Amino acid sequence: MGALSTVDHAVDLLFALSASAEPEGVTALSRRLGLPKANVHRLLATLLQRGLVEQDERRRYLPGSALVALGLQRLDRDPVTAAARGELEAAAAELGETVFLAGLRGGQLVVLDKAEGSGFLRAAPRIGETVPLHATAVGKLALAFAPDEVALGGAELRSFTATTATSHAALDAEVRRAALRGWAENREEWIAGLSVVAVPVLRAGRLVGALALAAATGRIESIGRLRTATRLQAAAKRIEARLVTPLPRTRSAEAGA
Amino acid sequence: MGALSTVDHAVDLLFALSASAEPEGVTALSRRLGLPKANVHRLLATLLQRGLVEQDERRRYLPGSALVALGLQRLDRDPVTAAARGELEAAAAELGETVFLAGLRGGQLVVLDKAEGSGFLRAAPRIGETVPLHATAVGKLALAFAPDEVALGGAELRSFTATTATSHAALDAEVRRAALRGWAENREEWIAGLSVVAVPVLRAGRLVGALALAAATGRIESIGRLRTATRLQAAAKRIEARLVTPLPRTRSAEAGA
DNA sequence: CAAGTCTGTTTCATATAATGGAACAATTGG
DNA sequence: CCAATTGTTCCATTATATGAAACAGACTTG
Repeated sequence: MGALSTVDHAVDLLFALSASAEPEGVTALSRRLGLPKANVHRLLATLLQRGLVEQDERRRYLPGSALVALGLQRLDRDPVTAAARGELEAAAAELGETVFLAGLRGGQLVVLDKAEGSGFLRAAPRIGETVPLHATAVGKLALAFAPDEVALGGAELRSFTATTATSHAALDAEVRRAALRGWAENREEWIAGLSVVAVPVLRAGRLVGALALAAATGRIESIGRLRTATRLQAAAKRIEARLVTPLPRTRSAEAGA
Repeated sequence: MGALSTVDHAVDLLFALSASAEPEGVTALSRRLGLPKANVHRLLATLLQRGLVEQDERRRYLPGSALVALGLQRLDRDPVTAAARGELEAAAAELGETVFLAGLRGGQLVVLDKAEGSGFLRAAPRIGETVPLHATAVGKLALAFAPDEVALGGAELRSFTATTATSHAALDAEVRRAALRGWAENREEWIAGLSVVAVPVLRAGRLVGALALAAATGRIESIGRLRTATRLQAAAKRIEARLVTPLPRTRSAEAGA
């Protein structure tokens, strides 16, 4: 469809550079993306001028610091993230374990913000990281409360651990349970040893985020899953209260199709 | 000059969206950038596919969450951050208070990394947070050692506390003092109760970061500002030694702005 | 120390691919 | 309800990105 290929290639370069652990040269990138060297070089030169990529002393290219500015700017203007920030820290401090906020961005579930726990062994999600829908607590909430915004597709459910739900029937049962009781859990379904309890953050009945506590299974059990869920729900309530001032009035009638 | 105009325009859009406080429509953006509507629309559609921009419920455009992922990824591989990490922790452990690293990213001063102190009352900056230039110790260092990389503008100096420098004359005096003695301080000028001592991290004579200790005013006084500065300078020296890298030479004339 | 093989960079003819005016459709607002 | 926006699509035109090949540094290898 109508996508500007030049821009597309530039974006490919940004992601390629960001994905690779080390600075990469023009030749390597051109091979990886299947583009002519000259082309890659000009794209990089353009991005270089704008600070989206940089060069190291060996003239190899790496992601630019302008990306940091753009990314962090973006983080700060997210209304849900802003409203949740204080609650994340309060809950993490009180429970001593990592609490994070996830949300749907572009059909994918991404980590929006986090407040890490204090333990030596603690979950340390990466902000911006995308997490699987079918093997996480927040994913089940997304499937339960915003099924039309996510693209699970009829695809096969990849098995990460022994407890991953690999059949759609099993997953559906989990999702229904989450919808019923208002919170979801993940018992080492994605990463061995890691358990999560998550609650939804709603605005006008729509899911705008999910608040989750992630910790070693033993730690969560000693806190208590229900107690964790209750504590998170209180935080979610306060976040929701802070979100009720949104959108400059919409007059659109909800009536009819 | 050999810059791909299509990519350039796409980058313009990203910065324009990031700069404006609210989501913007195609028409507004086309006016601001002086590009035809159709063109802006296609550029946005391309960026939308890749998650670099998003649309709100009114179809207006805003920066996309993929920028967060790219930006955060970039933060982690920052050479200055990598070189400083160990020193941050060593200094924080030795002095018992929070030590953090700040740097200029896209004309703004942002927190790159931190090692928190052990006290019950301790500074806990957020990584990625941007801090004001005129009311912080690290900001004064930026103004003193990299005046052309920061955009203070002739703007008014917002007053945060009773001791904030609100006149350019007063600020200039502070900046000159910092340049002379090689370290800067902040005496509750930004946040009541919080004092900071900061030293520059230089590479090839250019400021690449600032190392700062942040603590309650009483704590800093009992450690001693000069002693703190001396300790931080030792750390900065070691960081600088780890950064000995010639800057890449550019053959073509460089266009500013 | 020199030849060879990698890099990154520049050139230039060519045709593709982005352009932008204008028509269209879907909103919003009065 | 109509008018004035907005976002989106269409399409001819040519400006623009393309990519093969030549060039120039840097680094390794014999």
